[in-house]
Amino acid sequence: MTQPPAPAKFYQSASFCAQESVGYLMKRIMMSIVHQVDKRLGVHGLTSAQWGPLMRLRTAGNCTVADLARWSQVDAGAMTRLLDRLEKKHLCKRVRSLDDRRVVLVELTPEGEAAIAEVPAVLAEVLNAHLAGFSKTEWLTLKNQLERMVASGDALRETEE
Amino acid sequence: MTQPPAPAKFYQSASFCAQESVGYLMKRIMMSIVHQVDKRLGVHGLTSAQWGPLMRLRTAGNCTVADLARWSQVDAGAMTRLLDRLEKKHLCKRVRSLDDRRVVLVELTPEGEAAIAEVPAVLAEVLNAHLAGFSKTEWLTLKNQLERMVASGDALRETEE
DNA sequence: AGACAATAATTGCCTAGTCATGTATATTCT
DNA sequence: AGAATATACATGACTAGGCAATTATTGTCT
Repeated sequence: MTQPPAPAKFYQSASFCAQESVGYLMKRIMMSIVHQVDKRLGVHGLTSAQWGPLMRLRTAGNCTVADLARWSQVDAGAMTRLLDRLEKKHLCKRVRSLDDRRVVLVELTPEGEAAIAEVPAVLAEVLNAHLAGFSKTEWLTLKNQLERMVASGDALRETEE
Repeated sequence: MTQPPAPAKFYQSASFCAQESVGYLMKRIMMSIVHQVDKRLGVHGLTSAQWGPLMRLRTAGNCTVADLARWSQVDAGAMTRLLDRLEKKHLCKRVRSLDDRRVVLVELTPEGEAAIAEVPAVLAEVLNAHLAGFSKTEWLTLKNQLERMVASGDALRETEE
């Protein structure tokens, strides 16, 4: 592309009011979604941090720790400890790779499969509830705008070091 | 009002793909915003969890712990510990109330005032950067849609107990 | 006044995240 | 082959959050 889009000037330091910012609104929405999902998945012994890696294992087959960490956008150390907790609950299992003895392959156990069975339905239900009253057009607009914000954030990150 | 709006059906369990959901997009945006703000405020010794209560103290004057916790949408216990850390850095000070000896009033120190001086400018800058390329209409649309999602979440929460 | 309930803050135990460091294994370079 | 380098995972020290007691104080009810 040519040059980065001109920076918008929607917010200014002098008049800044945190509660009216899109950041504050998104934070509240995320907290609400996480709360609702946790409430529904808690009976299956899963937290909002845990179903992600398990779902990844289900759709992608056995993964490495680094793979799961990257996919969950989380530190490798955090993933190690998360897997400790999941393994303690017998939802997954770690197996040292034979090809490369540094890597650990994580695989889903039958209990793990059972635990995540309802995850997609719960996520769909909670998201739909938060989009109550949206038309399809509005939903598509929202997704498009969010995607653009993600891209702007990525661009910002690239100009970093 | 009459009845709750009919639940939208944008997401379905069978075809659910986490990475395409508005939840995933918002999570990424929030992570990006927090990362950028932390990067800019880190030099002042502030994290994204800490500037909120300090800003509240600045605009609202001395507050109680419960007040700060409610305002930050956080557990009272978490706020106690956060204040421990802020107090250790001499950014605020706790004073037992004389009217009601159960409550603790938190007040900003001069160092605290200094530390948050740049917060509004940083927040405005980072938010604007994430809204690069948005027209004013788009921004207003986004805010409106987010506000409706917050309201839907609140409604969901009320049907809880 | 005295028992009982409500409230404010704190604390303990847990999950969860970051960053820096450590340790074993692989890869690369000369 | 042997040394330097890179990679994969784990660990330690920290911030941060939730939930469930605990403690001190205040309010209420009879």
